[in-house]
Amino acid sequence: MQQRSEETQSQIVKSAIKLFSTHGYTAASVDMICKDAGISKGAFYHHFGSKQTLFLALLDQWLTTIDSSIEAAHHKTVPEMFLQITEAYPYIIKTAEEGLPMFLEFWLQASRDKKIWQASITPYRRYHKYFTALIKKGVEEGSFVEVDPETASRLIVSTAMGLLLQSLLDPEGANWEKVAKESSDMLVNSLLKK
Amino acid sequence: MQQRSEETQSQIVKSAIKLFSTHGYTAASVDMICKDAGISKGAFYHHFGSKQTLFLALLDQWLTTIDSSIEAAHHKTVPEMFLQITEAYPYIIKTAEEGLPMFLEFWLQASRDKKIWQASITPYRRYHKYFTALIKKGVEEGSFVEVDPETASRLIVSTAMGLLLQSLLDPEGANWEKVAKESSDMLVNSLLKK
DNA sequence: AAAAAAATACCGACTGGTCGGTTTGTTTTA
DNA sequence: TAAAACAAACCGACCAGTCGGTATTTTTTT
Repeated sequence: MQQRSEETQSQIVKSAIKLFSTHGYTAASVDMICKDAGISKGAFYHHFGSKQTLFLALLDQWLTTIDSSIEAAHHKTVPEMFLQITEAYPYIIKTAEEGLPMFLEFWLQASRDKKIWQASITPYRRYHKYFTALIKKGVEEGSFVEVDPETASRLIVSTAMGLLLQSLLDPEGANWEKVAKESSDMLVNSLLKK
Repeated sequence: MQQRSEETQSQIVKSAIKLFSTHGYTAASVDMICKDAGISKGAFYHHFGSKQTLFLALLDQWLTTIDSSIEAAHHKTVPEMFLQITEAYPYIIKTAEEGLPMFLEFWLQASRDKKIWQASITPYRRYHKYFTALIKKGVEEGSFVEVDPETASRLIVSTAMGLLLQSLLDPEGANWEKVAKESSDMLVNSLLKK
């Protein structure tokens, strides 16, 4: 019983990720997901209370992987970490291409729902705090020029979000990987002490 | 005949803007818009071929106002223009708060439609070109340091989009007007020749 | 200028279909 | 054999768009 149940659940998740990212959150219907997963609607609602619940589970899973990758870089120096992020650009851009639209859509749709909003804003604020602390540490270490860590954090996150969004709007409009690298060079150059 | 017709049409547009920005593109139904405008569904479809057509008309109208405001600043020097943009932040943020979600939602929903994609990507590319030219002019004038105008343009637009998006996701999370001002100061400082 | 004709603007019930979710009944598993 | 897992028919709300017909305005005719 447990064996089959887990198999079904992971099939639902797998199909959901696939269909949410290709069709978007709204356009990917529960029926569609069930059909793709090769199960019935009854099975779906046996495992997940609602479509929203399923998405929240996906969100949670996604956040966990981010957390663990952050955890893994915990012992490095601040400039090293920034360098590592820079090197991860191709992967980040590819991941964003697939995932960002569905998260954006979900956020927009749920921005009027207090509970959902909370679920998405809490990790966002957590990452912002983490990033701010990182920059503060860099300033204290003496590797960064004296900036307001709060503002610098917003600025860096903004740049990342904006680049990702632009690459989404117009994938063929530029060599986004190159632009991302050069942009972060410009940013880091104005941040790093020489 | 013309008098009444124009009146009806502008009522539809007025209600559409109101409901699209408060409820979002999908959630604002045609019935809803008709009811708010005080007209029938028949009248709606007499004036607009579809819900999408109506939105495209709104988009067009919006772009026209942007174009004319750009036109108005055509004789100023480059640093003056950046300063002016900085001063317009409160207005920009407020406008984005109301309009950006509905445009984002529409774009996400329709991004797989060639025709719609074209209608949104063309003005985007136009503005990018304009902005790039502006920076290039600034560099040639000697007021900016030697940067690649293409990259700098992407960077600036990214920052703006990212800030707008963040302020949308978490309006209470920061004093966004202040963050926007300080961020652009940081950016312009690293761009301006001293 | 008044009547007739034509064109335009408008109404609202209706259609066909979608979607998230429920219910009822069956199979599988422990 | 009882509980968990699943299947499939079903429900009600909703929604974009249609259509036959009516009201209003403009144009043409007399």
